[in-house]
Amino acid sequence: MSVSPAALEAAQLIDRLERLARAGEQVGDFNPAQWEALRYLSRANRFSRTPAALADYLVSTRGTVSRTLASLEEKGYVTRTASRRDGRSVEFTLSAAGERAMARDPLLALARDIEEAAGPALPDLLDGLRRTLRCAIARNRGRAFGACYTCRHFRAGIRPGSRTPHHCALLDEPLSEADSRAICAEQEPAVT
Amino acid sequence: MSVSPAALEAAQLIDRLERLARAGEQVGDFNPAQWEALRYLSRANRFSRTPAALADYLVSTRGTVSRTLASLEEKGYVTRTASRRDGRSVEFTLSAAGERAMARDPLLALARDIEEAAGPALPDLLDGLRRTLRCAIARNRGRAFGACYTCRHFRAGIRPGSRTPHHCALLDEPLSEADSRAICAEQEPAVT
DNA sequence: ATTCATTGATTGCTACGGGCAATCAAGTTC
DNA sequence: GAACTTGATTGCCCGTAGCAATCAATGAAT
Repeated sequence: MSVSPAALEAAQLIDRLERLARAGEQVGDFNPAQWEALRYLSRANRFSRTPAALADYLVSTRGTVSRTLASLEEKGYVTRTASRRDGRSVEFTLSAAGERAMARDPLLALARDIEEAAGPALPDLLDGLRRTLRCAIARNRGRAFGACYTCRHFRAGIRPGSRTPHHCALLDEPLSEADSRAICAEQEPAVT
Repeated sequence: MSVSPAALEAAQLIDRLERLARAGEQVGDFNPAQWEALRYLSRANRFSRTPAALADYLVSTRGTVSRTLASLEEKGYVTRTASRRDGRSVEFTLSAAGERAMARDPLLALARDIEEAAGPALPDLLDGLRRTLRCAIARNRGRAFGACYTCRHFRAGIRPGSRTPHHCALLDEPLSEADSRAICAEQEPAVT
């Protein structure tokens, strides 16, 4: 059960970096949970912008997420539409104000720090973090929320020349280039 | 103001890793803030275990931290002693129960994931994170809370053979080996 | 087709944590 | 000694999170 001092220090550093980033988040109209929701909505594909998916992503509860989204809606940063494929479900999208808010995301400050600090080692750092997240998700039995194109249900280039050249074999839906790079609640990593 | 996609992804990964770690923290007697406090107290040297220092470390307020520590004291995980060097100040220490609780720290799960995922690349990953934290602290104008022996006030091996071979030139206090590796609220990185 | 279980979403309730400001005590400066 | 700073605590208020109950829609089973 023991762990090396180096790994423990790395975990502490991640914890601390996140806290510093979070300290900047109180500014403006948003609290940390609301920033997380905005970030998620800005990256999730159209099948994944529901309260349930967001709750899974945040490892939170639907009730809590429902209130977070209601608050954002009231302030005009997201818009709500009923789902066409499931009468129970609703979908949220960033409004223009929401898109604008993303440019002020406090996480950008952390990203700048990473860029400055890592320099040419950035790809290696990124790789280490990616692998770690994969482990953490596997341990938690959580959904991966990876990019669409890395999914086992992704079929590339089924309709060459079309605006939606790719396809999702799970949902049987056409996918654009942008879709394929968005994160998806249904994503299951392709076996490598 | 713009930032590379790779750096942004790295920031998002850090954010997400921290959230997954935090999701495990609700278990047991502690909430996230209380875990942070316990971690800090387990690592801070004897000059730094005060509410004010902890508030700085957490980028929080003294009022909030005061309540967090009061709660931990009530539950018996920390003990309070009046400071001898400053009549206004109080010092907190982990109780035996607090020490035991650290063995259940949910951050250990993240550390294990890092160890498993990074493997031989761990030193590089650690280095990247360390450098990033340095940048983030510089940007925030926060205190560094680095290890004592990395401080410009640290004087190594002043008393060879003694149990407190080192010395702090700022506080004029003798330091043991263990002291020198603890984090300190007064730490200022030595110029490199 | 009817029933049963599951899933999606919301809301009342309660508790707790966080920030702010005021207060008190103890150092520090001049 | 007066004025200022620093350390800590507490009252107040708000927002958020969790829990559980509720309602609606879907899917599965017989």
